Amino acid sequence: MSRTALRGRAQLKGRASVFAALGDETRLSLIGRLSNGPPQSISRLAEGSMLTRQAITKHLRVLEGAGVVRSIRIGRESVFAFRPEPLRELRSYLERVSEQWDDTLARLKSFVEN
Amino acid sequence: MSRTALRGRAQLKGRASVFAALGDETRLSLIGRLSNGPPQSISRLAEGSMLTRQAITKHLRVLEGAGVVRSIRIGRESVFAFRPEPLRELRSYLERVSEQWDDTLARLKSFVEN
DNA sequence: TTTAAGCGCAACAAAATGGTTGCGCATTCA
DNA sequence: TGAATGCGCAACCATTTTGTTGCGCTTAAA
Repeated sequence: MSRTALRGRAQLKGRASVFAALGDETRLSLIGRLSNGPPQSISRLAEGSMLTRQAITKHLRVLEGAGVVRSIRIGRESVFAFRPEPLRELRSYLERVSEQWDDTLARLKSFVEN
Repeated sequence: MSRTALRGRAQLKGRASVFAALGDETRLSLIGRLSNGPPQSISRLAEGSMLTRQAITKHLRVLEGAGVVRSIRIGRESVFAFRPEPLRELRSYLERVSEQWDDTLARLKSFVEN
């Protein structure tokens, strides 16, 4: 396989993992909180969440694995902060797909008309 | 629960389902093809895909469930076409999150500085 | 120096996901 | 009409995901 094809596959994989990370209500609302407020500890994020602390921890690790958040240990607390880069990449990807679709639509239209 | 809260939950759910639909390499490449080329049948989409036709069918149904594609039956073929709306919604959502984060960052900064 | 808070690890269970195979029905083509 | 194409349905299997509980370790607080 060519070098660019390999890179393409890797990008595809990473992108899919970010999409997958956002494909869950619990994680989406965690993102909502972390992109809004300051970095927060696991216990803090688990408060008022129905789920146990452990469940929240797992979700946070998924988000971290996709690069959407990062964590640092401060004393006995694990503090999570939002990371905007992956979401920016997704946005630009979605933009490219939309543009592609517009072009395709135009082509199809002219094909039908002629 | 308030009316706007209910609507908010429903939106969250729908959005999560779209993200989840895109959170898979196979489905991402299907989207790539459908947003690029013309509507295509299942067999066509399954060609050169490693996976069986049935597997591709399942993926297409997931995409359809999230509203990212739609299908119509033409004779003995099931033809799938791209639908841009849900991805547009995601893009605007990601945009809002980014803006929110910019604001939050500014607030945090001024908090630290004072 | 006890006590309590915050986590991580491990084991476990249930449900969802991703994939296969076999089969039968409808539609098209020769 | 008979053969072949395109699908859908159902059963089934392996793996991953989502969540829980129990326990022990470290760090902070009284």
